[in-house]
Amino acid sequence: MSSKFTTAGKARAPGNQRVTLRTIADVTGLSLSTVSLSLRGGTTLKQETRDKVAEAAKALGYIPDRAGVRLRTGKTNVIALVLDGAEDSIDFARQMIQGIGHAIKGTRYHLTVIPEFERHNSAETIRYILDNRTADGVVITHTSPRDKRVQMMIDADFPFVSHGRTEFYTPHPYHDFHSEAFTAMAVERLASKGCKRVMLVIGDDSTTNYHNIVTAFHKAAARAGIEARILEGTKGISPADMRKIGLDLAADPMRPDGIISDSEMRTIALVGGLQEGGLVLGRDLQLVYKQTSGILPTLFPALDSIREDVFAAGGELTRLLLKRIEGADIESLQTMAEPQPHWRS
Amino acid sequence: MSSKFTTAGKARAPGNQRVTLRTIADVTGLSLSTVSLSLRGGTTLKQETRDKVAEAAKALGYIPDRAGVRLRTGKTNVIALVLDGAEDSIDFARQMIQGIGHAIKGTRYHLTVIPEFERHNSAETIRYILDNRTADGVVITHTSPRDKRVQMMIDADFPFVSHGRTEFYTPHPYHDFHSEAFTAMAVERLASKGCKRVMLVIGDDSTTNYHNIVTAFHKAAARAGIEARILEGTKGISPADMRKIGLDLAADPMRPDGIISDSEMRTIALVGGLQEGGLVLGRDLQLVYKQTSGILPTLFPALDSIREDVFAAGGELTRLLLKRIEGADIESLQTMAEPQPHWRS
DNA sequence: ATTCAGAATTGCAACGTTGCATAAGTTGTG
DNA sequence: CACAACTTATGCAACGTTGCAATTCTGAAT
Repeated sequence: MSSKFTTAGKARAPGNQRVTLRTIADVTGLSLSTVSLSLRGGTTLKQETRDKVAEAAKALGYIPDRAGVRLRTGKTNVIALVLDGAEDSIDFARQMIQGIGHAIKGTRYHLTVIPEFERHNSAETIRYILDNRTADGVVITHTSPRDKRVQMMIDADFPFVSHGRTEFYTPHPYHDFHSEAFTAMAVERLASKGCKRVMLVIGDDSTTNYHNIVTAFHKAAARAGIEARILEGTKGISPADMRKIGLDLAADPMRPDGIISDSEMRTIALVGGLQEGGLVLGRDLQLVYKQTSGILPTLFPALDSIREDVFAAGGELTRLLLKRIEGADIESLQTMAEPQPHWRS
Repeated sequence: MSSKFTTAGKARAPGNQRVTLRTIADVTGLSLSTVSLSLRGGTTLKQETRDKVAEAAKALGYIPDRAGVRLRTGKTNVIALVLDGAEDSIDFARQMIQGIGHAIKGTRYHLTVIPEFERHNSAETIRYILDNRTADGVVITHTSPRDKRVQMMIDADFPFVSHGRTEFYTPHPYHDFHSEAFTAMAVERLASKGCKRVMLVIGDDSTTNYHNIVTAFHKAAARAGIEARILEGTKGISPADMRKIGLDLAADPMRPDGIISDSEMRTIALVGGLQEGGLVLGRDLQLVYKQTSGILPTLFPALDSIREDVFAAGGELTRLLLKRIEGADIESLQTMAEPQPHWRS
């Protein structure tokens, strides 16, 4: 069990120089090149040599210098997450980051996060990443049908993966929540509860997601034979205004008997208003919402929801991206996440 | 207005090599060293030379190579955020990241985020950062009185800043929410509303924050002449159980007439239970909670709260850390954030 | 013209790594 | 014993940057 390289025990003793390939070369009596080659799994080396190097590296606690590798190879071993400022989906950022973090655990990759403060700057952000060689690949979220960022990275042939599909002709890696399935499920659920007039509450009309949901909504409503209505103008609406809408709805005799909400933030505000208006959800009005955080189930334990697992999405996006960086075939890097219904009662 | 270096117009034209110091040297006819020196503001250079270099660099769109700089100087130009997995404070991660992101905007720093999945691994995380030279400095949150991570970084003389104070003898940079002021404000508010029996609902007892609040709570209650009680055992409690507690309290004739809650997640669950139990907050029971996200004010517009601005905290932590990295005197790098009360009606 | 001080610029080495071309070492063959 | 044909190991250059020691230039004083 004991190592041949006894100095190694105190590998990180104070005053010690950093352990580099040079150190290992000196200790083993091999050349720098050999050590480097060996550590990278050079098959032309004698097994004995490889073992010797591996042992010394381990004993000395060798960790490849990122700057050295990066300078020489151009590989940053970093992936970048462009963090959208949207707050619709509560806890989205944290879960996404955790998901990515979990997926890169044990790899040589680090995660750098680039917050986006204003959506219209998105091109700038990508340009920065491209110009500065910040990362080997990028994860973007809240993708739109003809997303500028996607276009830029396709043009630059730069590895990326989007959370959300696009309408570009050139294929690219993506992972997306199956919004159409979500919508169909929600409509069917409401229909099965006897709803006749269903309203869809949906926000950011710039995302692909929006279009998918709206289309699927009309289709599903027609199929179920119920009246479909969309609450317009909720893009960037304040919670207070959303609450007001709920309050007004509660007082409206012509109000819908079923609601589908795809944003947690808006759901909270809307339900707040509805309840303040005296409605009892599940009795006076049915509602299905898209759930991503643990908060809403706590808050509204009796409400139906359909879950999107953002943590899992982060993991999947990362796996796709890493494969893309390694040069995998793009057609194989497009996956969907199935909605998970949680019906109450 | 037009540049002397007309080739520069298409700086990023396809096929062009990356612009390095060498490129600028060739274009200006100066030596590599001179260009490097000039760009770093070498004062021994003729003004004319400096202008020439600056102009060329700009025209060519020169961006220093991070790997080159890092290899040569050891500076990573990265700061790392260790992201605690706690969910008590809704939207904490996102706001913290945005705050840091905003503060490093325009600097050469990048932000890498290292999610922590289990609190007891915190030493490993820090060791990793130290061993891998991941960053020039670290931001940690959810600090405890004798935080292992703090101890490690002090020992290694590694730049860091903590969100939260510690009890170490050796001073270190921190920025902290003034929990004592928060608690005192909350108690006084409840007292002024006529409360006689106040209960404190508080979670993670490993943080310094916890101790500060508990101590301040007893002190403030004594001063106000009211009965103080602490709800024990809520560390890591599930929202469902917390809700149950609220429900039970509602039915308890001996229940407190005022509640202070320092966690948004627990506030939501607790209030849910209290309301389900038929209580009307503000009438049957007073409550003050610590607010960090925009969600609770939407949800409970009538409830008193005291706000901690996490975005601002992220910014402040970053400023302190950067100063620390630049070698500022530590005593000057300890700041507090004042609570912002939002009393309703 | 020569010397000299100071101003301005430059060459060199190094940071840690990898890829390629080359050099040794080893066996087998005629 | 020479030579081919492997197998195994190494030297060198380069990635882009910076710090230092050394060089060249300038102009004034002798």
